[in-house]
Amino acid sequence: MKINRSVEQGVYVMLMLALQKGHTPIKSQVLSTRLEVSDSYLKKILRKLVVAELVNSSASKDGGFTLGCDITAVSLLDVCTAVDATDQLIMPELNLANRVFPGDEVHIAQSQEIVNHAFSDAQSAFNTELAQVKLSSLLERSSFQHGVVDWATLI
Amino acid sequence: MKINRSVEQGVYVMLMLALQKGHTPIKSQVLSTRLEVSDSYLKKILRKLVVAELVNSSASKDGGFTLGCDITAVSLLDVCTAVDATDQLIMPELNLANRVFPGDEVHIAQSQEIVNHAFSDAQSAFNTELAQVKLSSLLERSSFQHGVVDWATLI
DNA sequence: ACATCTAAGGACTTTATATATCTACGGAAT
DNA sequence: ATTCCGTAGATATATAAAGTCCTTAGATGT
Repeated sequence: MKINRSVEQGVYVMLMLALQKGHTPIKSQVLSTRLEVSDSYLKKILRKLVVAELVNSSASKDGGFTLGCDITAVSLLDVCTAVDATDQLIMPELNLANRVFPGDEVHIAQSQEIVNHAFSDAQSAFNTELAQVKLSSLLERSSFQHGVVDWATLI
Repeated sequence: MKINRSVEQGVYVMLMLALQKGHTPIKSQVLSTRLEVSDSYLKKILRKLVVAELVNSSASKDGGFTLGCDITAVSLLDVCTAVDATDQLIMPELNLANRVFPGDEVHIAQSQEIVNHAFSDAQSAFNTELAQVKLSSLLERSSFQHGVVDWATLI
C-alpha cells in the first residue's frame, strides 16, 4: 500500500492557492517553480483538481489557477480522490479461489466475496479518516480568509 | 492505493495448507501448479510466510510446507504484513511544506505532522478492518480441522 | 557416508507503473 | 491580431513489481 507522490503536490498547491493574496490567479509556472517540480507534470495534476472542481482555471493572459472550493470543507480525501485515480480500485482481480475450491461454485463466490468485502471495508475506514482532516487545518484562519501572499512576486 | 497481487496468493496458499489432509507437507510445486502461478515466485512468497511463522517448511524428500499457525487466529492483515513489506510505509517523504511556508519552521513541521498523522491514522483504521477477518472464515470448520484434501494426488 | 529430493537465496530479465518531458493546439483577454 | 497560458497526446526515464534461472544448503531414507 503506497500513496502517490502527486497527492502531496496536490495538497500544497491547494494551500498556495488558499494563501494567494486576494485569491487572484496563479500561473502553473509560478506554482511549479516554487514547489520545485516539473511544470508539465504539475499541470496534469492541476487539471485533475480542475476536473474535480477543487480548482478553477483560466487560460488567457493574466490567467492561471484559483481556488474553486471552500478550503474549510475540502479534506485530504477529496484531494486524494481527485488526484489519484487508483484511489478506489484496491484489489487486483481475484481468480485463485476456483483453483482451491474446484467445482464448488458456492465456495468460490463466497470466499472471493469475503475477501473483497474485507478490503472494501478497510478502504472505507481509511477514507473516513482522511475525510476528517480538512485542508484548512494546515493553515491559520487569518491566513487563508483573504490570502496573505502574492506568490508571483514573492522572492 | 493498491494491494499487492501476492497477497491473494498468500491467502489461498494458507487455505490450501489448512485443507491438506492430515496437515502433511505440500511441495511448492504442487501449490504452484494448482494455483497456476510461477513456482520460483511462489517460493519467495512462501518464504515470507515462513519468516512470519505462518507457515513451516522442511527441505527434504517428502518435505514441503505445512501450516504454522492456528488458522482461526490468523487474519488477512497477518498475511498482508507477512507478504507485502510496503504494508507499512505509506507516505513518500514530505518535503514541499518548506516551499510553501518558507522560513516558518513551525508551520513546516506542523503541516507535515498533520498530514503524516492523518495517513497514519487512516492506515491503522485500514489494518483494524483487515485484522477482523480470520482466514478460517473463508472455510468451513469441518474442512480445516483435520484437513480433507490431499492436494498432491488430487486430479 | 551417500544419493536424492526439496527449500533457500542470489543475480538477472522482463513487465508494469509512476514520474517527468516535449511539442503542438486552442481559448481568452486586451 | 497578438500574446499568454491551459489542454492534450505522444514520448522518455525511473522505479517497483513480477517472473526466471542457477547455485547452495538442508533433511531424509538407504
